[in-house]
Amino acid sequence: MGKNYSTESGKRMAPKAREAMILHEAVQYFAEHGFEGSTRELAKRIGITQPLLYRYFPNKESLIERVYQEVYVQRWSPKWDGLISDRKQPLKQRLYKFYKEYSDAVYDYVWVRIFIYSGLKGVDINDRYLAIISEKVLVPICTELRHTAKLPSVKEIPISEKELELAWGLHGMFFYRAIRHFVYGLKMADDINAAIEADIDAFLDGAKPAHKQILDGITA
Amino acid sequence: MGKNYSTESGKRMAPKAREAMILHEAVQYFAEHGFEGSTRELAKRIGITQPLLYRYFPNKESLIERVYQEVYVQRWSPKWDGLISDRKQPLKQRLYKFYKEYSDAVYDYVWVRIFIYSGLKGVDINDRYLAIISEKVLVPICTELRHTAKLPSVKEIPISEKELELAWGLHGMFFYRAIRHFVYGLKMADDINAAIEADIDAFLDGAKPAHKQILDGITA
DNA sequence: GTTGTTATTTATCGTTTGATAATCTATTCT
DNA sequence: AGAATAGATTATCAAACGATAAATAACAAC
Repeated sequence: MGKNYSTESGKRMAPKAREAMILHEAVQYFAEHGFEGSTRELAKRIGITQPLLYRYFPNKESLIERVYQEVYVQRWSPKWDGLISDRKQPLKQRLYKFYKEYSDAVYDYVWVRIFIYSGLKGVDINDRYLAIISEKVLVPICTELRHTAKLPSVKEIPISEKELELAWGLHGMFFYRAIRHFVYGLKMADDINAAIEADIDAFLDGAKPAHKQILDGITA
Repeated sequence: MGKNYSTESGKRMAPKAREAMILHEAVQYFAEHGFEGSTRELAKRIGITQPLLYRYFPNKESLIERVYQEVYVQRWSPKWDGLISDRKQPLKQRLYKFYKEYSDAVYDYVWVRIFIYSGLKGVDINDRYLAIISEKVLVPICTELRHTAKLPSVKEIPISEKELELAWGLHGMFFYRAIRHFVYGLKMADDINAAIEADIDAFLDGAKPAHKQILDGITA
């Protein structure tokens, strides 16, 4: 009794702990080097021999599959679900809150790079993720913009492509900041929260006229 | 006399033509598969044998280097240089014109993907390119925003990090559209020019209050 | 302390990779 | 037509790759 397995890299470890260790390092490694990185270099980084990987994962592809799950799972937190649509407080405050909390999960080296690597590779998991963004962020934003501006509801007039494009604009400001930093190595803004608020301020002020113009184009 | 080299893939070709052909296909191929793509598959795509590549390029790395040059060179057109700063017409019109012309060069499968692949890889050419963006786009935008809003000039008060961040926001709206399309395969807006104008409209309307707030924060 | 179990390593396989050498063949020049 | 030049292919190398099998060694149970 009394398993006292160390977590040192070389030593013998409990299977669960070892698997977790491999997975954790694989996430980091593939985020750095992409999925073409070799299993040998990964093993070296973990501090084990390369064949040991194959005791815990049947092949490289399934390890990568697990990396996807590890990185994508709960990248969207359910607690954000109704946040943008909750009209108890002004839209600006809701967007502040959402994007600040979202940035905690998404302004992350591993996430940004693996999300992009998998996009370039054409992995289908991205479709699902982007569908979530559309459904839980962009559509609510468009819906609330209509409401705030006292324009026809989305039930009366469905959200147009141009309105969605407008919302993608805010999301682009937000996410491109992460790309600049984690892909191109540019310095991240000193005060991230202030930068996010500035994004939202600019977006909300700018969206009003733009939004009106878009809907005029539709109803005309 | 009378060289009549065909451009068919299998046949014998003039060195210059063959080199151009290889380079052109290499650009497409690496844009699709990344720089880890194999030389054999590339050769197959061109319709030649793999060793022939090494008659025209000493090794894979130098071929990739040429691909960079091919893709990056004149991606920035000198005719855009003074465009944003030319106060003969309203700023909005200048930004329309610049970003529309810029989109012709940059909303491009090859550019977007190779730009991102090279970013992930950490190639230094990106630093140079992003420095151009900063110098020729972001700084002029910040400068003109000051002028339009009748705020202190950039000579009196240097451009702050927050102002640059604001301008990056517009650029992010613009470029993230390309990423959505060429990396994640989402549909591009039907009317691209209209979408770009909407970006700029929203930005300029939104920038005024945001900009003022930023400068208040500095001068206070 | 001995034995059984299994985490880990060593050794190795077959394939793919970038790259080179030798051979072939299309074109040009005399 | 025949020789010379050079574009292109065939054959092949050494290293790196993903993956497997056999041997080792650490731990638990008795």
